[in-house]
Amino acid sequence: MVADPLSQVFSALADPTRRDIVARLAVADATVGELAAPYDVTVQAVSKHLKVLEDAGLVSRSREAQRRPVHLEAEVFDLMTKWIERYRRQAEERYRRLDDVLRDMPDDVRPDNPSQEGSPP
Amino acid sequence: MVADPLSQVFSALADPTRRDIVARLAVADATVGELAAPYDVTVQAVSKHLKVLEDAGLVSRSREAQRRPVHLEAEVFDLMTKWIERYRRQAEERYRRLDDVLRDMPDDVRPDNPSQEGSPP
DNA sequence: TCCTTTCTCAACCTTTCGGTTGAAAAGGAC
DNA sequence: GTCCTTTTCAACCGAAAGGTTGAGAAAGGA
Repeated sequence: MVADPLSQVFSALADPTRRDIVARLAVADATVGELAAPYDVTVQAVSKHLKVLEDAGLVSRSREAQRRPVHLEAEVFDLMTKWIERYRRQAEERYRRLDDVLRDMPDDVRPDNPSQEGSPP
Repeated sequence: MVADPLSQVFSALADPTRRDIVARLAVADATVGELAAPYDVTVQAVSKHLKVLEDAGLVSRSREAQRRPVHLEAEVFDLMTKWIERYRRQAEERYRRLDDVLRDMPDDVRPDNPSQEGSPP
């Protein structure tokens, strides 16, 4: 149960119900009961979902009499976006370099390009 | 096995081995054997991981004799970043509005603010 | 042709996940 | 105090995840 933070966040958001909970918490804080209402599952199941989100650092819970208002902690999103952007940029950089190489390459050594196959008549 | 695209991408990246595979594919395409080499698991296990990544649209596999070079498809990242940014922005917008309300509120109706408690002597 | 390499498929096993029910903890309200 | 509400904890269940081994498909080279 001591998974790395990135795995926790990704797997927390892999569940559609939990993503929906996050979406609703982006609009306003809510209690467990309020959050559970729209779904066709027990309050206990939603309480478990909230524990997963809390362990991932995506939400925090305070206290207000018996109620436990849930609050979205949006900062954790940065963890993911940083990871994603890093590899997206890296992959794009690769394409850029590949384009450069192909452009600078003399025709007689350039590998076949499907989009050029069937030379014009 | 017919999960929605967003769930598939998030859960594909919830596994550290699969994230590592994506990281390495951002540098260069690779065969299944090459990808499996650094890990302490069988090639079959890595082949399964690649199937998960492929089903999520994160990689594609071509053919080259017996080898099946794997290629990163970085466009799918946009799906996630769009989802994340939407709710991050929404949450930030909420804070902005809350700040406005508190600023425009007369002191005698403004709710207690912990950071203001213990009025200066 | 037979052999080797590379990879996937199939069956199985163990652990985790998302759900249930039932009981108990934590706070008001009366 | 006794209720009632809200939430969590504990035990259980079925399905899916991630791993294994063993067999088979696909392609090239001897």
